[in-house]
Amino acid sequence: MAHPTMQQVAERAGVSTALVSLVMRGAPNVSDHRRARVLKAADELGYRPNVLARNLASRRTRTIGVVLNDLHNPFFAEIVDGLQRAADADGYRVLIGNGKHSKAGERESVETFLQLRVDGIVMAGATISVSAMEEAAASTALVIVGRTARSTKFDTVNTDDVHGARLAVDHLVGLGHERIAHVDGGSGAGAAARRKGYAQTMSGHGLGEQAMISAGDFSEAGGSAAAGELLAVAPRPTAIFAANDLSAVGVLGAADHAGLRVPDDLSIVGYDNTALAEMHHTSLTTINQPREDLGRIALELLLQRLEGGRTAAVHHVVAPTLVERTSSGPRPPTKGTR
Amino acid sequence: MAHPTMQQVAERAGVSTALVSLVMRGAPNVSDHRRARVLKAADELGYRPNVLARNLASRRTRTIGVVLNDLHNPFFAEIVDGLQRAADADGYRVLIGNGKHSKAGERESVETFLQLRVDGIVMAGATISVSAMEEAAASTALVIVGRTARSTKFDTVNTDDVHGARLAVDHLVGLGHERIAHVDGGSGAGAAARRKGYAQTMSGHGLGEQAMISAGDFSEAGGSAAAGELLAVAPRPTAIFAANDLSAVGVLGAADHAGLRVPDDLSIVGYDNTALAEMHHTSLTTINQPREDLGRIALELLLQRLEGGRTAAVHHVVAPTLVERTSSGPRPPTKGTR
DNA sequence: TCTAATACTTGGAGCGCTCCAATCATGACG
DNA sequence: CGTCATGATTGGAGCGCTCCAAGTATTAGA
Repeated sequence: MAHPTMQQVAERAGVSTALVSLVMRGAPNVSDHRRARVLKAADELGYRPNVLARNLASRRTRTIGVVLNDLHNPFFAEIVDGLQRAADADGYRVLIGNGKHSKAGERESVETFLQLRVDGIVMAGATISVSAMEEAAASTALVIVGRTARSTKFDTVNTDDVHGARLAVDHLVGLGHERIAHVDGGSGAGAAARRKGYAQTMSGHGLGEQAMISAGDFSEAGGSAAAGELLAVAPRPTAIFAANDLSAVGVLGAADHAGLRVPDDLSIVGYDNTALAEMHHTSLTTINQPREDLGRIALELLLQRLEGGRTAAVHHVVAPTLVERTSSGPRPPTKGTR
Repeated sequence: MAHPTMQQVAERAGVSTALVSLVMRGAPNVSDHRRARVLKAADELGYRPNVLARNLASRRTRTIGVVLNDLHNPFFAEIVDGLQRAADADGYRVLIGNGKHSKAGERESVETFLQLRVDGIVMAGATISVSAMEEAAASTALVIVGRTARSTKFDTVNTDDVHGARLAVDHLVGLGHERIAHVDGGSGAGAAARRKGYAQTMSGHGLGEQAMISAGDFSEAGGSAAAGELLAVAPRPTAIFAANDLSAVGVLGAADHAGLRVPDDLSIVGYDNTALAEMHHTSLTTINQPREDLGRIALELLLQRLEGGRTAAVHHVVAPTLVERTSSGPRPPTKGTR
């Protein structure tokens, strides 16, 4: 009942364990004749290589650990999709660690992977400190996705969030809006850059005085509450740019609650282009981050370190795009104040 | 730069590797004096136990592999939450495998875990065949969550979907609805039971003739399309029970499209009580599955096998509950046909 | 002071596999 | 037919850790 070992396969096939090892690894210099015999013996025994032993002996695991800050966020799932596709193609296996939406959880996950001696680690939406990242980077190749963090120890892949926010604001301004408010993402990853892009672009359009930021936290409830405040101001904004889709849906909810029609009375733009934005019922204009590309690029960077011998840090930035749906439209005709 | 080994720690602390091993495992019979020295040496060296070697030598990994059918579905994330909490408490580490929404992906993930010699595997939303499950169960402890599959080889944890569907229909009937249609989940996990519960309950209320099932696939697009058909029928249903929240949101979209108000013109009930249902903007009446409990119970069952020595299969069923929100309401006054 | 019992420590044989150096087979070639 | 080059196999020394069996302090009791 215990797992059969290579030794047993070797005996049954009447060859050495070394040969079995070669066959299991698909080495080229094995005669077809022997290969077939070994494979047959392995199959009959139900042999399954012991990765632990293999990794220990070879000092490689061909495994990439991916730490997701939050398993609930489908945003990360798509990054994993791209990453995994690339990993599959290169013969690496991918294991996922749950950051449990907390710094401690992320750290634990990283530690687990480090102890497992994975070849490299990718962190998506990491919230741990840069110094903690550098510490991890001292022991493996590390790539951070979706969080800008300049360091010479590890690589990063990001979308240009300042630019993304600019796209959103430009879009709204193009529709005639002037009172454009922002529901921000607090201290979440990318929130600062989006806030900055918003503020800069507003100023750029001479709308600096109209700028209004209400504090959110990337959650639906946060978006809803923030929008509630914003909509209570008179004159109220005609458009709200939310720091992510989830809070944008919160804004939608607040609009419903206030009896405002979208986009007739209020235009809303989200960020991330998640599945949420795509649904008919929400149909959110939003900023698309090429998530699968982010994942793919993250793996490429890792492989450059693992197999290409690169050691200098690379900080890759990808351009976001605007996806127009039905939550944004022309500014409503001014009436009342101003 | 290479990782320091136990050997080096031992030398530095002036003790044997065996003692270091004891300290690293937190064994009780070590003098405080030595323990401190070892810990100090380990710290200075930046020693990190090599889990591969440890697991190989101890023939235990204290690791549970969780295979998620679909990383995008937050439903599974909550199962993992419950499971992980329990695992943390018991000192097991949790690794997640991506089933990539395909049978092949699930099989690969299982194989990876098997090769890693994890102590047990939990599959959430598994779609592979029962025989494939049994094969895996021959090599480790296996628990299947969210999929009924009678077998003597492994355990399952489920909610009673027939009962859940009954709750949904009873709720709608209680509101006066008679023309209650169902958007089903095709061949997805639990879909058959929900369909059955729907049909049974309709008949039970003498509404067998009003029963109408339109084919969905647990996706938003599928729900939308199915609802489109349903709403084109005359007289159209006054309520739709969707097989999951995602398709319920699809139904919502279709209702928007048809200019129907929810719940005034059409009541909608979903299934799963996901975050989607909870959002203000959707506010879906739905059937709650106690997901975290499912995860916790799955781990408990696993531990019973791992540490309790249980070998007989257990099939655990949990009761779902109805969560009332604003997508369902009284039947609109009859007008026109019938 | 001596002995027995208890509390700590340690040597070293594996765990199952990889990988290098060495050996054996084969076939081409002069 | 001997010599080489090339390809196929194998023996065995680790990889870093755990886990006895066995040994050495220490302490309590006689």
